[in-house]
Amino acid sequence: MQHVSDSKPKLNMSPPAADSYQQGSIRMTLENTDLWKSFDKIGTEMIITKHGRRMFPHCSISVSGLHPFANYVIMVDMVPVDSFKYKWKKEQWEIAGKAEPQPPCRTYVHPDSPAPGSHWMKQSLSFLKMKLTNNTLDQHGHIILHSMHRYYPRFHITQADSPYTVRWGPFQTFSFPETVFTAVTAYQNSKITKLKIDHNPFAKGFREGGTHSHSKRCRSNGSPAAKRAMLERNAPPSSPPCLQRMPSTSHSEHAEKSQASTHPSVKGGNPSGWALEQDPTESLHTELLDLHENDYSFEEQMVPASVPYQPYRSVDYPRYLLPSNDIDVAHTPVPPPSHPLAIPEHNSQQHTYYNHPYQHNHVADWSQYPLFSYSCW
DNA sequence: TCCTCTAACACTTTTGAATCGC
DNA sequence: AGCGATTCAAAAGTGTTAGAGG
Repeated sequence: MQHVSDSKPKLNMSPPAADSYQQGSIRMTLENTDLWKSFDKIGTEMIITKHGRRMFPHCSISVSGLHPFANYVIMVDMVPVDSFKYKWKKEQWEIAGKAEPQPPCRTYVHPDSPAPGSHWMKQSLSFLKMKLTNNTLDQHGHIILHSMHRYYPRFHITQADSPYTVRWGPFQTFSFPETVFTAVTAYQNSKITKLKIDHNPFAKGFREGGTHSHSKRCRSNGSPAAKRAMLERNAPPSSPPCLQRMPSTSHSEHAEKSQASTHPSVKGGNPSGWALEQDPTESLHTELLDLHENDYSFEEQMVPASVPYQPYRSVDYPRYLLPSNDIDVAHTPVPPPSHPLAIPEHNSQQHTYYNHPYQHNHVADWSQYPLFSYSCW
């Protein structure tokens, strides 16, 4: 748990009046960044199944800068990284054509929502129970994704006394470059399999390798990816799971590479294109050690939004606002672009905006990803 | 032939009810 | 009676695999 409240701008240190917690004071930090980065280096893959599969690594965040006594709702949705469909060919991801039409966009609301800011800030928030599915008819509220497409989770915080009052509230949105993943129905990259088995306790039943069922079912005509994974697991023990702080490139490099990732040429194991190009045969451990020199504090990535977050003013900000032109445009946060991670102007992954498409000028951008077509908690 | 998806599998971890002792 | 600790079975979740289907 990383508390960052000390480092936030010391604005309005007067008593907790209405505007004490104002613009840009909300800060979100991704937990398990080391793990995320180690997966991102290879090219994170997330299994999606008909009945829903949890993410691994799972989304876990910490938040600071909230008003302790105001209620907030925190939620996450998945956003396509680009408009391509991918395929795994010859040990690397390649573009396989245009993306399929977006499935129904769903939002996972953190089960603690709504809760006061003090609750959200006292410990990290886990979205462990969020599940991903490829079943467009899913009735369980899982996040629906297309396989072989790339997505990233997007976190939203808004003041609301109940999940039902969220719709018209001001949002702050956060995303993290290292959380981009490719949705798959079966693992393609054996490095991902190995990394997951090293970190995921549920996979221990398979890592032993010598179980009766495995020895019975091990056959030479399995899928290529499966055979690769099996060979690697039976190989001599490699480097231990790398749990030290993972290195990464600077944030500006991340931003540059996120731009590059939108280009249709994808080479190397990481479909996000953010990682440095490296020999795919090089061991993961080596890759991590090589990059450790560029270690940095992730907090530095979080740049306060350029647009003010609407402060805690329950009277001034009645809920259930109807679409109207009365909104003060000068104080109305702008909507995010369709792909926030590709923003080149500044390195912030934080956005502030109103969820209602009528309240800003970029209806097309935002309405592409409705936040509340479905919620679960 | 290749690629993608699904269900079944064996195993571990988590969860929650039941029991026990203080 | 109430509380906390322990035990144990069921449920949940995992990656791998074979086979079906496009």
